[in-house]
Amino acid sequence: MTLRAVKPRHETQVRILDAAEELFMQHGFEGTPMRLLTARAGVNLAAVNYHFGSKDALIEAVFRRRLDPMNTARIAAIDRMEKEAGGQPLSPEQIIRAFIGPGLRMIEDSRNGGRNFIRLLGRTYTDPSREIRALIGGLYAPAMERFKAAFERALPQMPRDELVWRMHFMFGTLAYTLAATDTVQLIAGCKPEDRYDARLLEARLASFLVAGLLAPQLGAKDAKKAA
Amino acid sequence: MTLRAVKPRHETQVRILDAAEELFMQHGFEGTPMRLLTARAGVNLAAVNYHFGSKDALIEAVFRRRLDPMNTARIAAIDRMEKEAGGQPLSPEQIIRAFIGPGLRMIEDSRNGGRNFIRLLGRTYTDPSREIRALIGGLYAPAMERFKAAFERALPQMPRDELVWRMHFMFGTLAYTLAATDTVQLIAGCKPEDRYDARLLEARLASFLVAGLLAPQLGAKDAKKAA
DNA sequence: GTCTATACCACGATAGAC
DNA sequence: GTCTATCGTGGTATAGAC
Repeated sequence: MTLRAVKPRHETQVRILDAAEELFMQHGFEGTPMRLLTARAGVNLAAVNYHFGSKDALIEAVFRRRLDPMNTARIAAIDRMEKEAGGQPLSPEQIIRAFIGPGLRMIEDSRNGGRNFIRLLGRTYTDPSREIRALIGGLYAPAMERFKAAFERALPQMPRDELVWRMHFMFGTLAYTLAATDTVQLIAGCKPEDRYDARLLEARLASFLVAGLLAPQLGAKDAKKAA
Repeated sequence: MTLRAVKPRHETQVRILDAAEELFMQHGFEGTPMRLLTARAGVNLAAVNYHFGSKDALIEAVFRRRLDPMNTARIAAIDRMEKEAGGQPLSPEQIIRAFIGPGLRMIEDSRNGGRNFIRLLGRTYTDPSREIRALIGGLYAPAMERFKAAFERALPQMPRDELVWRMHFMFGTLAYTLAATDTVQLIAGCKPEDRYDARLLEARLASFLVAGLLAPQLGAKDAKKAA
């Protein structure tokens, strides 16, 4: 898998990316044959190889197209907030909202892949293929570093290990929430009605994550109200 | 995909299930060739079809072997705790621990597939295939209903919608935490050292989830200490 | 430079002979 | 329970039309 950015220039490339995004979500990467993909895109079988080089390179292009702008928006959001705060550290809730906002709002942005891409993304964090996980990790790395620094400034008293675990939990909650939008109904017989309202979901999720981030730390169990 | 339980009787079946569990985790379902699987198990290529009927039925057997006992243990744990409490509702932390305990402890139980199965399971909640998600959902249903009832008793004042969302978030955090054990290092450059210590992980996760479950509800943002 | 038709070769699952 | 043939399908490569 090459790490070269592919900026779609031609209609054909865009059509291939759109079809890939949808089919990868529905059937997975391995489960999506190039023949079906190209038929759906209305292009010739050989077009993928011509424009992207290989199936793996196409997968990468699919993620780059959405994820790079998304993480750029995240970093821009937190940069702006810090500037407005004038040197004061941000609150955990502000940081969390700067992170989850761009992802959740894309759910409603059907022009940019919308819920479809978001679900694909949420699932791919735990893809079986090491290469694909590495790809996603690499695409996230700059934003992750930026947010980790922000959390460290906001919570200077929290041990580094603890913070890493809690970021891990928070990221997992977000990832699953995105991936599972309208999929498994694991909680028997329950389909929350407002699951497509991005603003409500953002508020619910932020509340949950802020509480988790600030939860009492190990060894301080009795101080439940102190956090 | 049939919904018939397959209880392994023969050495051959066990060897196939063991190999499948490992390879499904490493390469995914679609990405695991039957040839490789049977070679790894030391059995003939046709043995899978003979013993299980198809690849899909094998997948189901792989999950049933571990998940049915696991959810039975969960229900037993909460039944026992409620009995001990003598009619009093359990605390949220007790319920959460009864749920996450059996899963996390399996990480260290290498005789029962251990971390390997747990990671496979965590990833499969968001599998592309609708049939597979339905399978997992069905296997979880009894335990889910049981725990939802316990939460409702513990938190009678919480609106039903709110509870469903928070169970969803909690389940997601658990699922991702399990699936991502030693996978993506999304939080750049950070590898918590104690990630294989199930007891520590359980304590950390429980603390995070309890806080999230009890987080201030929407519309009550100012009452942050009141939950 | 962009697109198409088609060929290639490897590999998958399965079925039937043993 | 095993071996092997078969047939469908996978991704990719190429040659040539526009």
